[in-house]
Amino acid sequence: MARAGTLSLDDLKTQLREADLRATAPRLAVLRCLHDAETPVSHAELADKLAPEGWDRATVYRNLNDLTDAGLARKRDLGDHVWRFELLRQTDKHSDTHPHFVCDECGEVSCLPEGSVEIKTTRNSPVRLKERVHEIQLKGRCERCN
Amino acid sequence: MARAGTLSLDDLKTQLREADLRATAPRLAVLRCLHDAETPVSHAELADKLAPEGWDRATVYRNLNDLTDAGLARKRDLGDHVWRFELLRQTDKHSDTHPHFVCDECGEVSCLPEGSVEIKTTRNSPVRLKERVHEIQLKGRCERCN
DNA sequence: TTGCACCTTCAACTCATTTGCAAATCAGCC
DNA sequence: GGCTGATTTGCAAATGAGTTGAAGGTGCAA
Ligand SMILES: [Zn+2]
Ligand SMILES: [Zn+2]
Ligand SMILES: [Zn+2]
Ligand SMILES: [Zn+2]
Repeated sequence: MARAGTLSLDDLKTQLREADLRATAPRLAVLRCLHDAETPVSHAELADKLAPEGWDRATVYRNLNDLTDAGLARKRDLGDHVWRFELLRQTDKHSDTHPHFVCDECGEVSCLPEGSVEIKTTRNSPVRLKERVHEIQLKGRCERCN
Repeated sequence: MARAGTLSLDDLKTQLREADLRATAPRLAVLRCLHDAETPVSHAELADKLAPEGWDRATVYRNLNDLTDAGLARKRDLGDHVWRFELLRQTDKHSDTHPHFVCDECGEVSCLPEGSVEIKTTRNSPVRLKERVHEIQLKGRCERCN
């Protein structure tokens, strides 16, 4: 969830090639943005950020999906009906399921520390719910809007 | 979250009028479906169910939004990029924040018992997170798909 | 019963995302 | 370093969920 250290251009290229993706300029730009992001990013945000550099929306979109298909990123809807993409960091690949929080009011998204939400086993809960949950999303008011 | 006892047509009409909505035939049909549903229902599901009875998609949609605006139902995205509507039952109006679970695989939605998820206060979590959370959504594999 | 504000319908519209395709670009190979 | 085939890009056009406008219909309070 925290930003990884800055990666060199070659690091990014390597990351793509290892995922069997060609290291093209727009692809690198998208990957870099995801690396720089602290929280999941929407397509619109990324496209707006990259448009000035001359990259097409459709290209950005395709690349986000390509990265997702290749297992480098995740695409999800955090409960606000917006697709957001988040890089799967090396260290997270097998364990990271940190919860996300979205503000009802301003839409701000934040990544919560792993372990800040606990699935409890109660008399009425489905069997082994805890082991079956892969993703946790919370909605409410952020500190600022509260 | 469990289905309420069957309501008579008059009960439904009363419910609408108390919310300052006219008791029209399509509106009653939509309200009845929401009453009958065990879990949140998508617009598409409702429209498909009501189309054979002759109701227009736009009418169903507007009614779902009307019911939501009037405070009788809630509209949300459970993390699967689908709008779903759930009736706000009398008894739930002030307290109900039961979590929802969506299966990644088959899309099945279920309502979980209140209290099956606990927001914990950890060193790193935002202040008073627990009090600020209004909605909890989980995703994973349902018992059947697991 | 009447009047009118609220509703329904249908088609047309919006806007995010996806797709088709020719031209551009990449990666491997002389 | 150039050559070549497979991928990828950019643009424009298609798609599809969701929304809206307008005209006629209906619930309901008086
Ligand atoms: Zn906020
Ligand atoms: Zn995150
Ligand atoms: Zn399932
Ligand atoms: Zn529910």
